[in-house]
Order: sequence, then structure tokens, then C-alpha cells
Amino acid sequence: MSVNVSERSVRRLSLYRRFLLHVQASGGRYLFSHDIATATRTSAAQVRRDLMAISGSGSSSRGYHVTDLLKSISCFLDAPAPQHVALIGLGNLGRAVFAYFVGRHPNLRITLTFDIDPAKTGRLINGCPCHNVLKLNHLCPSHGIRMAILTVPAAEAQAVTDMLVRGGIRGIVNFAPVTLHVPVGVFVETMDFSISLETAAFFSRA
Amino acid sequence: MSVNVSERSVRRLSLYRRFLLHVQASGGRYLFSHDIATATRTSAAQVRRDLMAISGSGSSSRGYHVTDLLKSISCFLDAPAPQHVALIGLGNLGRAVFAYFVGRHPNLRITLTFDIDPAKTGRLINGCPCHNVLKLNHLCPSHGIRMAILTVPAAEAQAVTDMLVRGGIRGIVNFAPVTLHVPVGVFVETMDFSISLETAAFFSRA
DNA sequence: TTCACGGTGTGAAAAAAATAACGATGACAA
DNA sequence: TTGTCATCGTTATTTTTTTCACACCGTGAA
Ligand SMILES: NC(=O)c1ccc[n+]([C@@H]2O[C@H](COP(=O)([O-])OP(=O)(O)OC[C@H]3O[C@@H](n4cnc5c(N)ncnc54)[C@H](O)[C@@H]3O)[C@@H](O)[C@H]2O)c1
Ligand SMILES: NC(=O)c1ccc[n+]([C@@H]2O[C@H](COP(=O)([O-])OP(=O)(O)OC[C@H]3O[C@@H](n4cnc5c(N)ncnc54)[C@H](O)[C@@H]3O)[C@@H](O)[C@H]2O)c1
Repeated sequence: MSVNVSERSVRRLSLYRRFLLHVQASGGRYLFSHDIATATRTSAAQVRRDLMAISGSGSSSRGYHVTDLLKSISCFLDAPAPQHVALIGLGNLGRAVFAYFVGRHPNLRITLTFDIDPAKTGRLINGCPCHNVLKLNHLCPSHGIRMAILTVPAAEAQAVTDMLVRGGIRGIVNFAPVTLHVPVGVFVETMDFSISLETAAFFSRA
Repeated sequence: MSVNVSERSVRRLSLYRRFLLHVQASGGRYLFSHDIATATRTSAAQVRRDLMAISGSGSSSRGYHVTDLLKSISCFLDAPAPQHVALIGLGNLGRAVFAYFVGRHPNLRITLTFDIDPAKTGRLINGCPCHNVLKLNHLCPSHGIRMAILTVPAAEAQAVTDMLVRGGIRGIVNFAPVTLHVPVGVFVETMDFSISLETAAFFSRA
């Protein structure tokens, strides 16, 4: 399934899908590769190449059929059944992310949250139970959770990551400004605001 | 200054710096390229190559002198004087980002904020004035602001971006889940939570 | 002193990614 | 029908990025 498709390509496919959903919502039926390209800031050749990899086929005269293409991309990107996600750390950012998340990702579902603060554990957050982080090892496997969103303080992030890995998590979206160390086979995506900021600062002067 | 240094290299240099600051704080004095490499999940050759580009030189017996290297990297990455930054959109995320930002980036300073909600404009947020977004065109140039952090709803992001560009902004860190269109010479870094999430979801199954 | 060792700096090689090129296809106008 | 045209799918080429390889250097032991 994931054979021969690079990380960058997956990221672009996800972008294409978002654009296609907008087009579909506003009634568009067909798109050319260069339409998708300009909307997502890439090249027509790149779009065709990415779509080739997932065998989303278009017609040379009308282009790509929006709904069909959406189906192809979603079939490729999404798991057959919704994936369960754990959220660790219900501070400012964790709660904001949870609120943002809800309703936006039909194929992903935050089913458990964890914190270490007794004021937060044992309650429901957005209708979702919050457990003590020590139960992570136990609860993630039993709930079939393979993905986590990490919004704990930087100093705690590696320790929590180790727990997540032991609990069988294979994909982590990390908001803490640290480089996480994980075994091969575990995917980490760090949303590093500081690095992005410094990078933008640098190139704003270039 | 920025000649011959790729975006990826800048990003890594920023990571190296963060690690070096930790090492410095805990009293470390020298590091080998492979130390930096393992800490930042890259290779020793990559580290040496990146550092070569900014002429941060090390000794073959002791490695790199932490403080000297920090100086070299900071001299390369940072502007001679602190850069001024505007923050647009003081909702949940905007306020969280502002709080996070404070004290963390000595060489960057959020000097103005903007919103469209009359309940927010005209006040001080963290001691920083919040103006109506319509004044953006006028105030950014007069305050020497060349960078912006964008935390407005997705539907507003492009319109606000257009204002920012007209106001002379050259670097944008965008949190809205949209692909922004800007003229060449303007750098956009989109912190795209949805795309990162979907990418992690994909590779957690790979 | 002399040698072995482990590291740096850097050109060469390899790998990965993006771009360009081009035959094939179908729509449409003449 | 026939020719033109724009776009697709795919292969080839170019560019970018990473990794490899190795000469050279400073240190410490013999
Ligand atoms: N706030 C932002 O805008 C922002 C921006 C970028 C990055 N970040 C990063 O995101 C992370 C969270 O930021 P925040 O502002 O929400 O911080 P916060 O202090 O508000 O929240 C942290 C939460 O994690 C919990 N926690 C602490 N240790 C834990 C552990 N071992 N296990 C489980 N839960 C634990 C705390 O109880 C708290 O609820 C930090 O790493 C921060 O650097 C935040
Ligand atoms: N909350 C999250 O965790 C999260 C995560 C990822 C991405 N995002 C994105 O970040 C952005 C902000 O999210 P939020 O949760 O803070 O939303 P929010 O609605 O709480 O805040 C948006 C703010 O922008 C202001 N605003 C609206 N239109 C404006 C305009 N034209 N000019 C200036 N200001 C304007 C509003 O008054 C409000 O203060 C959204 O694009 C969202 O998709 C949020």
C-alpha cells in the first residue's frame, strides 16, 4: 500500500485532497493537473506524478473527475476503519487542539486523553475520558490505539514518548520543542513552532 | 549571507542551536559532530556539512566548542537587531501562541497584534496593543515589521495575507489550514496540523 | 620522536526529488 | 474525415540533498 510513495508525496496528496474537498463542496466536477498544482503551490508534473503512484486516473480531455479522485486519494491515505488517537497533555494547547480536531477528521477519532494532573484525570473532556498517564501502557493496546498527539511540557515529552512506544503507538504528532527518540518503525512528526518561526525569520530577510 | 544555504539546512541549524543551548546550560564545553547528529536525529556528515556552510569550525581532536559554535550559528541565523513580529488573530490559538512565545525568542519580538473583533481591538494583550486589522497596511511599515504570525480562521487567511503582503511583510508563519498565495520573495511557513496528522496516521500503519 | 587513533573539512558518489519531454488520447472545428 | 490542440501517463533528464570516502590534523602513548 505505502510502497514507493515518499513522505513528501503523502503530504502533497493530503493537500490535494483538502483542495478537492473544497472544489467538490462548491460544485466543481473536473480539474486539470495544473488547477490542482496552482491551488497547492506545486507543478502540474508533480501532481500527475503523485497521482500516478496511487493510480488515480484522469481523462486527457476533461482532466480529473473530482469525486473519483477524492475516492482514490482517500482510499490510499485512510485506513479502512477510523483510527483511534490518544491525546496526552490537556493544557492550553492540548485543549485547543482537541477543540480544533473535533468534527474535522472523520477517519480519526480521539478516544482517550491522558494527563498527570489529578485535577484533570478522571473527568470527561469533550465527552472523552481523561486518564492518568501511567495507565497509558495498559489502555492504549486494549483500545487499539496506534497514534498519539503529544502536548505535554518539553521536559516530559521524551519520557511520555517512551511510554507511548511501550504502549504500541506507531505514529506521534509532537508539539513539544524537542527531538524525540523512537525506535525504527515509529513515525514522529514534530510541529515545531520555534524552528518554523526562526526559519521564517531567516528567509524574511533573504 | 543566505547564499548557498538551503531551507532544510537552516531548519537543521536552528535545531542544532537549540541542542547546543541545552548543552551549554548543563555545562558541556565540547561536542563532536556525531553528538549533535544523534541529538537531532541526523548524520554526522550532515552536521559537518551544514556547519561548513556557515564556517563554524571545529577541532579534530576535541570537536566543536559549544559557545563558539553557538555564536557562529546565531550570527548566521539571527538578524543583527531583534526583528519585529505581528500577530494576527487573537483567538484560542493566537493567545496560546503569544503566551508560548513570550520570553522564548529573544531575537524576535511581537510588537503589534491585530484582530477584527471590536471586543479585542483597542486593548493591551500581554502588554502589547491590539489594533483593528484594517490598520495593518499602515502600521506594519511604520513599525518596521517584516514578519507575521497568522492565526485567523481559514476563510480569512488569504485576505489577511494579501493585506500583510501589501504592508511589506516578507515572512509568514501560518496556522490556518490553507495554502496561501504570495508573490515571490515572501516566505510562507504553514504549520498544518491536519496534514501532519494525516501523514502520521498514514505512516503509523506503514 | 614516531605512530596509531579518532575526528574534521571537503570533493566525489549516490540517492532522492523535481522538472521536462514526449507519445497517446480524445474533443472539437473545419 | 482530418487536423489541431490541450492534457494525460510515463519515461528521461536535471537538480537537489544526502551519504560516502579520504587526506589531513592534533593528541597521547610508547
Ligand atoms: N501553547 C502554545 O502555543 C505552544 C506552542 C508551541 C508549542 N507548545 C508546546 O506544547 C506543549 C504544551 O504546551 P501548553 O501551553 O499546553 O502547556 P501547559 O503547561 O498548559 O500544558 C501541559 C499539560 O501537560 C500535562 N502534563 C505535564 N506532565 C505530564 C506528563 N508527564 N504526562 C501527562 N501529562 C503531563 C500538564 O498537567 C498540563 O495539563 C509544550 O511542550 C509547549 O512547549 C505550546
Ligand atoms: N485551535 C487549534 O488548536 C488550531 C489548530 C490548528 C490550526 N488552527 C487554525 O488556527 C486558526 C485560528 O484558530 P482558533 O482556534 O484560534 O480560532 P478562533 O476563532 O478562536 O480565533 C480566530 C481569531 O481571529 C479573529 N479574526 C477573524 N477574522 C479576522 C480578520 N479578518 N482579521 C483579523 N482577525 C480576524 C477572530 O476575531 C478571532 O479572534 C484557524 O485557522 C484554525 O484553523 C487552530
